[in-house]
Amino acid sequence: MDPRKLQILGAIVEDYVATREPVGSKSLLERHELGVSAATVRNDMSLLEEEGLIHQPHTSAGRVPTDKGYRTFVDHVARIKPLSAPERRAIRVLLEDAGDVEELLARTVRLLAQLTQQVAMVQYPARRQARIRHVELVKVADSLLLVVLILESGRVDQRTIPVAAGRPAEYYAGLRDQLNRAVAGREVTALAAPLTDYLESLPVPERPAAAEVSEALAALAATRAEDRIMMAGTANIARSSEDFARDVEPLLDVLEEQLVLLRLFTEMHASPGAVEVRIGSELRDRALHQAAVVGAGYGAGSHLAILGPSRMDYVAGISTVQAIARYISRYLE
Amino acid sequence: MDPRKLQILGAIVEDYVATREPVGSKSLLERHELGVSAATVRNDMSLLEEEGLIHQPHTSAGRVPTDKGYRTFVDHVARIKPLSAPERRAIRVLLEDAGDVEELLARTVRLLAQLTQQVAMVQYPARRQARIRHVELVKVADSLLLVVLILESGRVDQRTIPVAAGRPAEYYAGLRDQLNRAVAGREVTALAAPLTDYLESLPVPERPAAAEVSEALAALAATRAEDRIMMAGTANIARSSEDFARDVEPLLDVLEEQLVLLRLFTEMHASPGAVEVRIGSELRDRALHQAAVVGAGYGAGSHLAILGPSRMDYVAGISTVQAIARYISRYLE
DNA sequence: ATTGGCACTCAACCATGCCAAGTGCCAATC
DNA sequence: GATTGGCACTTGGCATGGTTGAGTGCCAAT
Repeated sequence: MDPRKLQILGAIVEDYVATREPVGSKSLLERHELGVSAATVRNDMSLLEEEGLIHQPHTSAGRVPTDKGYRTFVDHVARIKPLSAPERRAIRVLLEDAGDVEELLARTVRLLAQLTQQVAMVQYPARRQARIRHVELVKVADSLLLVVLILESGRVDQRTIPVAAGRPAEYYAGLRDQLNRAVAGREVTALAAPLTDYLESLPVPERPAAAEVSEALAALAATRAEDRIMMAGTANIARSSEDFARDVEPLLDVLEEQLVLLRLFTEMHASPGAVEVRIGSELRDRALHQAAVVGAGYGAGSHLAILGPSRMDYVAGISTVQAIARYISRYLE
Repeated sequence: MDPRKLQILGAIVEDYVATREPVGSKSLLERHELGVSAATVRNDMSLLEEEGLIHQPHTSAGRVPTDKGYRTFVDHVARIKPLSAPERRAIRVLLEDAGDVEELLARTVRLLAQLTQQVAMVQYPARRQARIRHVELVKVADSLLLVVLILESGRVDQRTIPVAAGRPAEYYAGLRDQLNRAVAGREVTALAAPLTDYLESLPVPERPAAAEVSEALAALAATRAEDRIMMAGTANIARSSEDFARDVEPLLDVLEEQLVLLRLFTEMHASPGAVEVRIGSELRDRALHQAAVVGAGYGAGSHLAILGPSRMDYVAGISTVQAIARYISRYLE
């Protein structure tokens, strides 16, 4: 495709993102050194419109990039630019004294929101192959049992399950010790065999009760925490000016629901640092029609992303998302 | 105060909440059987305005309740009305099969948002006097230790702390056993004595290392989880029509920050089921100038609340908040 | 292929006039 | 003394209409 047309497309995108107003041939020349006249720009604009990359809101108005236009911009025009020194410093400071993984994610998502001025989201880190450190059973009420699973990676998962009433606390203490002997040190993904072995080692009448708990344990081990999302910067939606914030409502609904976002994440590449951009209709959701998502994988198959109006600063967004994803991935090693 | 004036105030509030437009004497008569003429209503309105309960946006406009007007309405006019049968059923169904406390809160806050069509918030339940069930130490990296505290109530708290490098995993296994012997079964609020006893029982050279961990444990036991808030229905802010949603931004900021909300909760009565209403300037926050909060205590000193425009349906809000706070309190027994 | 010029289009803006809804006040009435 | 009907007055909102400026498409000239 004609490099000048790409250059003009880039200029249009840039101006439109900055001014939020349809950009015409004249004003384009005022801001960019294109080396050609307004008439030439008009001709090229005409062609870009034929190709569906830009669009005219009404006859005598300037041009606005279409989703396809943004896509072409992202794919063929945008170049990643390195973060500024203060930005890199902010990231480093952030990572230095984060204690908890939870704490680390909370800070990351807030930083990402602040740097990009968009809504930021971070998926909980996927559990790598991890061994079980300890299993704890807590009788919370007569027929309620809390099962706690502690992994060597430092993750703690818990679940409350209903159990048959009437068993003494000592019963669960014993069961806990037996379960620990059976599964401690095992991979979370390979619990089936040791658990059945353990059950079969019991006298038949004791099996159903132990099975109740060991099933819960297996389910807990299979839980995918990456089904949760941490979010920050929702207020930035409002900042994004009218047309995008027009119907904030469905947008906030989507953010609260998280379902759409999770589907989105599962559709994305998982390789750490690989940035992926989804624009407007590519998001396949009515409420996200005017939105765009810039996402990247991090750690072992988890994702983080920013969400903003399709009219967003893709260059800055992509650069920041990529940088943060890489830093976090390295840190999680 | 003249009962008819209160009645008129009530009618104004009701109409304004319903129509979102300043209400005049004539239109008031169309909707309410007041038994007097428009002129009389006008005279009373004049008096209500003198008292600062209602306000005229401009000379030839209808009247709008002031914060003080809402306050008087809430204190002297509004009557709690029992929830409808479907609403009560929804609450009961909700509580029946909630496993986790976390899960219970998540459902509660969502239900509250849905029933009232406002933003709903629930503070994490305060820890009653609770005994320690188990302490687990997990060496996550060479100089990082995860401390997990499991209470008999079923609560699980965790924290990662930096420790001196170079200690083998077995060291922490031994330390864990000793700590468990020292604190298991103790009240979380009374850990100081057993921990110092334990430290003093050690040979002097071993003390500093053990102190590192036992300090973290004490800090963890002192953590107040009620410093976290669960939220739902942020999208309802947008639904609340323009004037309130006008500057959604500072509002969303407040919601995300949570600090203002926590301060608010600490200022509120703690007795379960006691509803408290804060209107506009009473919230003492610039961003919440046009907002109102209906809150109630639940459980042991925790709170839940809804937040909406000061022009909200207080009767429904108060009734729902009170009902849910009571149900939850009873359930948590 | 590019450019300057020109006629045309159209949203945004402003001034104007009108209308509906609302008020305050006053004299009459219960 | 409280209530009421009537009336003159106020004012934001809306519809109307003219003007302006930014922008386009097209065409002939370079």
